[in-house]
Amino acid sequence: MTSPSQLPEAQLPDKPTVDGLEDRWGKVWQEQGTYRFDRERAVSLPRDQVFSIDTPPPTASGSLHVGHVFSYTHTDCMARYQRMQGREVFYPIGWDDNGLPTERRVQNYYGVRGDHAAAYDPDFTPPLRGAEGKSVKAADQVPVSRANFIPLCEELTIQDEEAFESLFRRLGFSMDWDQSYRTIDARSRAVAQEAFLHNVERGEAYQAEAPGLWDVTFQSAVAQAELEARDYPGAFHRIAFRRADGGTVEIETTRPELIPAVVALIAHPEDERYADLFGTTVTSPLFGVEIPVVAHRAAEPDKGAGIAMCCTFGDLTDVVWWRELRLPIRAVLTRNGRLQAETPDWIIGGPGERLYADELATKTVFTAREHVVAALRESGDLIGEPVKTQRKANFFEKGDKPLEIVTSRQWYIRNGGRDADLRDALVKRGGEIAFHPAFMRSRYTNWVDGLNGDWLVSRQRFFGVPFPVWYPLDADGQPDHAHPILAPAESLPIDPQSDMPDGYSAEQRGVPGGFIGDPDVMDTWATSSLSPQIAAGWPVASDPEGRNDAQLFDKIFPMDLRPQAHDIIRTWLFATVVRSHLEHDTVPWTGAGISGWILDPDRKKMSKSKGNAETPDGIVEQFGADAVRYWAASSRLGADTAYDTGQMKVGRRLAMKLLNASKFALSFGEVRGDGSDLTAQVTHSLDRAMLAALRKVVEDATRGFEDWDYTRSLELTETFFWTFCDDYVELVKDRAYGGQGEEAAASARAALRIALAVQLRLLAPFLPYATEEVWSWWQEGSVHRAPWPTANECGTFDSDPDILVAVGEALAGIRRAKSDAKLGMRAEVTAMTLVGPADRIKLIQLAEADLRSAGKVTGLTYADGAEIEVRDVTLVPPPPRQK
RNA sequence: GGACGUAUAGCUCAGUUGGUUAGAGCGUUCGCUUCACACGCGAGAGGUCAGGGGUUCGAGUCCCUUUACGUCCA
Repeated sequence: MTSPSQLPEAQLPDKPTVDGLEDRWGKVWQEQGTYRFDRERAVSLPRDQVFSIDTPPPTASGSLHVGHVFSYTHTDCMARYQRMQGREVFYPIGWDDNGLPTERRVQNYYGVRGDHAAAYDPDFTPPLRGAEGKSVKAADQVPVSRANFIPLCEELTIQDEEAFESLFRRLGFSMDWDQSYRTIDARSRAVAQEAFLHNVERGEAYQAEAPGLWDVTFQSAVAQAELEARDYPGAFHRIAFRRADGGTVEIETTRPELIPAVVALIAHPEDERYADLFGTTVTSPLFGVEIPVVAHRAAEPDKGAGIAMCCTFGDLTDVVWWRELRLPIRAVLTRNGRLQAETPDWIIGGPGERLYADELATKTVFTAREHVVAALRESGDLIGEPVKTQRKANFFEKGDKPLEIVTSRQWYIRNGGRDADLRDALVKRGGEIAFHPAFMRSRYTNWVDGLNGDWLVSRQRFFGVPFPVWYPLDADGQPDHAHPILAPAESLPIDPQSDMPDGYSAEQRGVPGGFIGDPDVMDTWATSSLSPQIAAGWPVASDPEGRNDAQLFDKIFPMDLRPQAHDIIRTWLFATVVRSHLEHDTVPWTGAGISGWILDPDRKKMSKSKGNAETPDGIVEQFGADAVRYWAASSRLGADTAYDTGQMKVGRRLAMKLLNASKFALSFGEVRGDGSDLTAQVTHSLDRAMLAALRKVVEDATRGFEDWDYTRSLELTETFFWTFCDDYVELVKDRAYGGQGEEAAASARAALRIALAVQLRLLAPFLPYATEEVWSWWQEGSVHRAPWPTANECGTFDSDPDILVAVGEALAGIRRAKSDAKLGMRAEVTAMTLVGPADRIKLIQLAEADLRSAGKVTGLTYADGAEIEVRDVTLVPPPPRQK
């Protein structure tokens, strides 16, 4: 920093404005690499002098949500503070571009749909480009091969990510853009695949053929973490099964279409109504299939008839019964949500054979239900009419049809859902992370404790990281899943659909005795749970982009801060803890800063799908980046916050005030020296009192940041700043102009500069643009690289901050008198009595000349009293102003 | 049903280990072209701290309980 003594006259604009600062300073920061991460410095510093942040990579598919602006601002404020504290800040950003959101956006943007059955077309051009806004109906989407689909995903994500980067830069987020990554890039794929191979080798990843939740729209398996229970309309149908003795037993079901899949009737073991039926068999209506009646404690006696039909599979309870009672599988539902085309074996030859073949085969669940109900009505097995009801059904969080349960082969990673020891270990890991706010830890613990299965990581989708696995084909061309062929780590990333396993030739793909690639891709969290490893240089065998950096990884991992919102604690945060625990036997980060949600004015969560989300571009345009940041930074971690443009206006006003007040404080003429030279010139009691008060603000604001309570820092600084403007600056104005002689003027000018330089740095994390603008008027370099202010910069005077408080009270009394008289502040006070306790009066007298000039007081007497009070005021209205 | 959180001025929120008369901003009312700022300045009005009980010399704050709302999990 160049000494201000060489730049005595600040370069001040005529009419400062906050508009346009984003363009000007954004460019400078980019050109000068203001926020560049210095890798060499980081590895040479002790660990506590490095601050590393694992920003969860956002999905760039679609327009950015204000919620992102919100939590990213929180992170940025903390990053900026750490940087000013001299710590080397590792603050990368990535894009989570693989996965369903991108696929869906590509479908709508280009009017295509990925189809495993479609053939590759080398000359393919998509039917649309940029069908923004409206979604293209599934029926109008052109089916294309995976090989044609993926390049469109690549193309569009890159385009989207550029738009996002521009917005993030505009908001002043101080990431190092040179550290950016994409979860679909070669390094990310290699990291995801290698970590997965390690999981397989250690037995933490396995495949299993099991009934699982399935989305028929997306045609993919769905994990527990992606479930959402929603109300769904249905109807109870009372249906008669025939007993062996010729009588009937009636059950109630919302899914009569699954009667062909019934495997048992189940009642509670203590339900006396059915005690005599346990151990007997009944036959199903329409189909005449003989099934057992069995007891299980999960049957609910007060629900419906108290006896339920168990089908394979209608819901998760069916799966429990099927597993625990060792019932057979009679599946009729297929992966596309329709009943299977072939008539099932157990129905062939029975009374329902024709019904199935003619009315149910290939029908959707909905149609099949209508046909079954019609048949039941005709046969007399439907008792009464169906009764409408609302039931809770499991949905894929991104889907709009209830999930079905189908049996499929999937990959899983152990997450404690089936292993108490692992679960306990992961709960313990949660205890090693400092959650901010701390109560957010219970979300983590609750989730881990409530897991009921391992993490399903395979998805039957397109745009994702493939499993680095092939399977040998036997003589019949059937894959041998028990003996997967794992890709060598040195070869990653690979795509088993186009790459070949060692020892096989291309011609052997898909033929008996040959091999086949695993067709699935990983769950997007299977990659994004590795963001610390991807970003921080975790060395992988193949090092596809040359971004291995073992030295750096050792230095900054576990990282210091994981910022995110509370809704993804159970998913993203937990998945990341799982991977780090399994791979490194440690937590991925030592701190988690959990932001709340943005609520709309009706206190509902803002989301794009509900159509109530504001676009960040619009609000930045309207209020300015500093103003939007101010709104976000006014909310504490963990607090859900209303979207409030009022608060943005306040932020804009603060930024504006900062420009104007700074211009004024710097405008009083020459100031000599800097640092301690400057402090030495501060001789006046009032100036010393102001700096003593500021000293306390510095201490408290610093503590706020150290406690992750940036909001408190902002509030303290802001409050001081307004007092500084309204009282202090008003009081010293005349003196700074020279009204009380040169030494008194120098004291005020020096104090103003010191206070300004300190306050600008205190505000820099929140208002990066306005503070940088002002800093540039008389300082060199960026305020964002200037050291965080220390208490001692405010001088070490033995001065009473109460002087400013007491004089402020006296000034307020004078103002009140003028206001009560409905006069302007220019009115002269020809006589007044200042009443107060002797010790307060004494303090005020130390700055009496300043009080007189600020209050235009020409006649002043003192009197003793309990409170500071202005009495017996004689006012002279100001003369009309001469132009 | 379980877990967590929230409840303070018309609105949005502070309120630290319990300690004078509960604060701020917005909004509102009144006034002011004051040589940085009208995107401004000054002043005022506005509160049964959700209800009830308890601990204490003293409770917005600690304990119990009820209610309402939110989120997550069953």
